[in-house]
Amino acid sequence: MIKKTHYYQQVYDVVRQIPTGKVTTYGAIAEYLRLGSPRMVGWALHQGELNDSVPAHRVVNRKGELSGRNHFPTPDWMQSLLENEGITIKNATIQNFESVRWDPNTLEEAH
DNA sequence: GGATTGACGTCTG
DNA sequence: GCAGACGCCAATC
Repeated sequence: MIKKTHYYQQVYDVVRQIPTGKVTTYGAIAEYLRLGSPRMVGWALHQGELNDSVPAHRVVNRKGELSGRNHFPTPDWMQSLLENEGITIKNATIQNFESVRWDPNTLEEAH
């Protein structure tokens, strides 16, 4: 159902589908959208206008580390949001990452 | 128009 | 298992 709009539009769409209390990785999004490069995801999130509808704080690198917290108004902002959703974070790193990990590929929707 | 960078990931050493 | 290098596509300088 993903329209052939700009790639970052697709990234937003996927990020928006991330359920509360769950997180995903750049690689998962890149793979799902077939961007071919996880950098595109991070690049899109940064270059694209961060809308409140896009929980970019739920997107982390494959290590579960909040690598993008540096781009938020405050480094604690990202962590606070995730903790508020029930995700345990220690030192800007998601604990129990595999438990809260959510991949768009699991949706197995139209592809 | 060429070179560099970027909220990263995977492979090789 | 850790460290370093390469790749990826697009945008910016």
